[in-house]
Amino acid sequence: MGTDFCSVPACVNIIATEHTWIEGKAIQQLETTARLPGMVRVAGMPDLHPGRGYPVGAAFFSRSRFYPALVGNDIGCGMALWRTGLTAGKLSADKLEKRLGSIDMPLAEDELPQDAPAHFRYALGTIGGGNHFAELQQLDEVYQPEWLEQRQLSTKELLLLVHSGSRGLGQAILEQHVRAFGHQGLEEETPAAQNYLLQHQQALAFAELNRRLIAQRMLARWRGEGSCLLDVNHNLVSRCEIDGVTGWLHRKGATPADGGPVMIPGSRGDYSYLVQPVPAADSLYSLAHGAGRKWMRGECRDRLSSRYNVQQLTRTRFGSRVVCQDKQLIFQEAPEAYKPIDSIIEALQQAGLIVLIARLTPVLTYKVRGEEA
DNA sequence: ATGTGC
Repeated sequence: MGTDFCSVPACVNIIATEHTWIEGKAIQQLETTARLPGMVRVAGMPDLHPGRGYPVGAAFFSRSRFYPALVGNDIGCGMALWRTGLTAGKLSADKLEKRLGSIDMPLAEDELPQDAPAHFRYALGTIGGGNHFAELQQLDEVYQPEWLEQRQLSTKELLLLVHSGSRGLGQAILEQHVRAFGHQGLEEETPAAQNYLLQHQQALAFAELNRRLIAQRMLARWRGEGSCLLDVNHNLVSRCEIDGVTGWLHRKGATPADGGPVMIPGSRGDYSYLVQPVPAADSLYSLAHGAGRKWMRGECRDRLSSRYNVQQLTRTRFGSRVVCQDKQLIFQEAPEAYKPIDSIIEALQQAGLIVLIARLTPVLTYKVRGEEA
């Protein structure tokens, strides 16, 4: 049985309310993906925004073939939440920032697991650029106290959220794939498909290891004792059955809603939410992965430089601080460049897709410090 | 997104 190249466009579902900011270009991109051969249905999350050709904040379900380009370059990117053993207020923000120093240089050989991958090994334990970050957070509002009680977790214990991915590895995998096959996707069960899926699996493992090493590296600097509460990928493709149809579910900036609790962070100057997903086929078992960009990276500096200087952008409305030595990046990642997280959470709640567990505020955000002495 | 292009 071949692929239906002349099939009707896939069913498009967008999770949003009248308060959700979604750019027309992102919708257009979503509709473009709906016309890809074999595509059955696509779902836009409330954080939907334009990407390079394909939108970010969306899930795509296809039959018989899948599309590595929809997953993108950062295969395995995701959010890990760690407890830290650190008590809020015990160490000043100054002290936390000083003790942390820079975590941008490669880990020493003896800080890496023996079986860590050789390729792109130097990137393990580093956060990368773009929207990636590691953030100390404090529980601010608890909606499901049982969740904390079951883990003997106090609201005073700081939590660490790590958002990073497979660094250069995922990029190399996608580049190699696009060079050989372009954007037409891969027919399932072919050698090329098996080969991609194997590499994709390696990128997922790399990204998970990377987040673990970042968390452990930070905890060591703070002398904290931590453990992982959750680690969830939002860029991946997986084989699954939806409403009786077996196919391929691509997630691009879409957090899985068919497992345990997940984090949906706002911008670095906004709340983050810990939520329990409610699985639903209509949304392709997916949720927003964050606030979603409102402004393109290129326009942020022009829009904000008259209002704020770089120093001001290192502090947020919560009094938290942002370590970001990259002058362009700090404008690109300013809270104003993102949608308000409450508009995203509201849309997911209204669609019955989440139950809130807790709300967190940022304490210290690490983006990039550079290779200081 | 990316040991960041010419």
